[in-house]
Amino acid sequence: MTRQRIIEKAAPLFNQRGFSGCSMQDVMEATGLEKGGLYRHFKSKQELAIEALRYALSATNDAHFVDLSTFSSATEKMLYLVARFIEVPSPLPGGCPLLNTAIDADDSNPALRAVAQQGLSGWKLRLEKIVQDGIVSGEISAQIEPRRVANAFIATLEGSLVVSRLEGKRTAMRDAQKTLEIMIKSLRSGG
Amino acid sequence: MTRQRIIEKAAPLFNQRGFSGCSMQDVMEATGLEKGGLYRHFKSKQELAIEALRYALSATNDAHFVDLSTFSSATEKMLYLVARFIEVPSPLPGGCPLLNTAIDADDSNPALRAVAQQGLSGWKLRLEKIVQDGIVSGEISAQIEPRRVANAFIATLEGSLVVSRLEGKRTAMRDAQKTLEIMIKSLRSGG
Amino acid sequence: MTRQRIIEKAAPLFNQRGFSGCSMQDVMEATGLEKGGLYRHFKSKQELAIEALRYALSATNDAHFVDLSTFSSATEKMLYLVARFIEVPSPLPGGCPLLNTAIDADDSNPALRAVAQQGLSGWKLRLEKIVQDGIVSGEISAQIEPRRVANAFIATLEGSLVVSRLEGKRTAMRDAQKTLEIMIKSLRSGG
Amino acid sequence: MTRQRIIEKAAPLFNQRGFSGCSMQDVMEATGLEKGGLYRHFKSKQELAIEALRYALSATNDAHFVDLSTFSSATEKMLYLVARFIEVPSPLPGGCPLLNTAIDADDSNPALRAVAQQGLSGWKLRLEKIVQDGIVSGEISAQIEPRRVANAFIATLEGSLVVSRLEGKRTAMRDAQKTLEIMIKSLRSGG
DNA sequence: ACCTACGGGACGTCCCGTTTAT
DNA sequence: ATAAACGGGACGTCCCGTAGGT
Repeated sequence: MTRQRIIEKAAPLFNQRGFSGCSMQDVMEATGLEKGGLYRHFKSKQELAIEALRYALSATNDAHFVDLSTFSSATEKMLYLVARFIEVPSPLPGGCPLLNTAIDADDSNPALRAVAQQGLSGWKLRLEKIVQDGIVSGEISAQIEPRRVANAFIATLEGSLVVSRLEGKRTAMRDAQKTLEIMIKSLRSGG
Repeated sequence: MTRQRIIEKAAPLFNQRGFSGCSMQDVMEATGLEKGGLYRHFKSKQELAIEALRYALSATNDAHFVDLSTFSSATEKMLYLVARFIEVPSPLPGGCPLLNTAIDADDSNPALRAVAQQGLSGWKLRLEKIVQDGIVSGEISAQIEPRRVANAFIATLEGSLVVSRLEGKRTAMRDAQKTLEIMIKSLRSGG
Repeated sequence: MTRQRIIEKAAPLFNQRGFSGCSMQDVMEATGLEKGGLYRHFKSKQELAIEALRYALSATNDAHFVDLSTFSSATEKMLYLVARFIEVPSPLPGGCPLLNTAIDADDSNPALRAVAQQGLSGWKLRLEKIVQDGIVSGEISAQIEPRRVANAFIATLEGSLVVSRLEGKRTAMRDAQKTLEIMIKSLRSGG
Repeated sequence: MTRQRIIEKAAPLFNQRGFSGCSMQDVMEATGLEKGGLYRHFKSKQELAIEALRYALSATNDAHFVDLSTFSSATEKMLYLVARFIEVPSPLPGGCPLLNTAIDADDSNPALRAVAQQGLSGWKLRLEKIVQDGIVSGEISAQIEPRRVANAFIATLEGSLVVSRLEGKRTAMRDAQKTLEIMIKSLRSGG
């Protein structure tokens, strides 16, 4: 279907250049369609951008959250998630769409923001669930607050992306990985 | 001097809306000057944006790095820095200019990027120095790599900004603070 | 059509303020369009000014040259033309566009000048024709040179406009009318 | 005196290009002075333009109104004035300053307008005086209104300037001359 | 689905009249 | 009297997002 093809071509552009930095002209060139062809499928640039973000979010989610059922331990799941996040390259150019949208659509464009919020919320809930399950199983100390761990986990990962991006090298990501590994291991009861 | 006045008025605008999201028309309205008055002082929008970023960077630096000489201990210095970063509100609207520029000027605008890189580099060097001094004084375990700590420190802080911004609440920042406090205390020799 | 609407709004402005005295900004305000909207229809201010002059010329022509076929006599036609010129107010603010352009676009702007020249030429030819017809019919003395009469006729009328404008009252126009009436009557064979 | 030199250089420029069409830059180049040098003598462009117009007016007056005392007859004086007006080239480039200012400073610039009004008024009064003297001496019919004659005289002359300027040839001026000659001769009592 | 027309508006250059410092 | 700085603002190009016609 053409609509889907447009979304797939537009997603990396919006992700790399931001909403106002990516023009419909850019999308035209990427898809080979004309203005009219685009507006046939999306009533506005905004609508296209939202669909593109949704697509980008689910694509990166698919890349990071693979089947974790092979791991029985909560901390092993978390260690695996960190490793994947750090090692698996972003499936779409421009890096984490959550991060990009958080900054790009700060005040303007609340619709885009809402989609990103939803994506973040989903990610966080999954993490909290893992920690919570670890507590229930006795693997993780009951003192630990799942929300705090999830927040710190995501913050460290996303922040390392920011630093790496600015520096143009992956050192900060590897340092974040190592730090998170220590943090995760320290969650273990009596750890 | 008019030039400085323009920079001070433009800095929050660029910080909030990004380079392409902030028009010279916006700056005109904020300063009360006309096109001619603006372009007399800056040869291009780019040049103004760079000066505005430099100003924003030094303003936030001033807000975060106050005199640390009252603290004799490295970890106490770090705890204080975290607290300030979390508690002191950004001196200019739009939040951390480092973060904003890292995302906004990702590929395009290498000149802006370079200024932000420099800012990040300065911040990191100061942190590494503190850790290094702690190692030398015996306060911090010699196993610790100053670079890794600095990277994780900054990543967690910046990442918590991203999450907080997207969520519209400060929970993630406070969680990051608590997590960093634990991390910092764990640096202590035999800690 | 937008193009025509722009011309009609711009014509009085250019006629009143002259080419360099009327800015595109003025036209923007008068039409409610923005730069882009204007320059879509006219490739330059010059082109718009020319169309506006053409429009102004034909509007004033329509006002002055009404159907003369009800008059069988040449001198009656001329008397009627004088009366209309003096009595009928200019259809567009700023007065006679021929006069305005002759002075405004003296050296600069030969393109505008050319349009005005053409307008003058048309006017003069019509007058010469009337005089010539009067000679052929025997109403007007064969000694009379149509060109001289036409020139004097137009000169007196336009000159009275200049004087009236400077004085801010219509006395000079009425005096010109009376003088031309005497002149016209004196053209009659044996008059 | 420098001031006078500036006026003499500026007068032809303002006369040719109009107030807004002649820039201080143009005056700088014509005088060889710098901006500051100009503003030392005139507090504004407006003030300079007024002085330049005054100078232009008196220069053209000098050229047209020479000593008429050698003529004893009113109509001969008038014929001589017409001849001079038509034949003597304008002492300053750009033609009749009265005409130029009447159109150029129509609504804007009332100060300039006032100076031109004064110039016109002086010219008209002199003509009316001549006609009036002719009536008193019995040369001119008592029926004649001096004001009407003066107005028609000036209108025809100025109007012929307009036509000539637009056409780029002097035919209209010569035709106006001939027509005025006939008109003047017809003023004679019993003429 | 293409193509063209539409109006919006940012950008940056240029030059203007004026002021100030020297 | 010079020279530089100042702020104002017109101009025209370019490209944007959108709407219709074909």
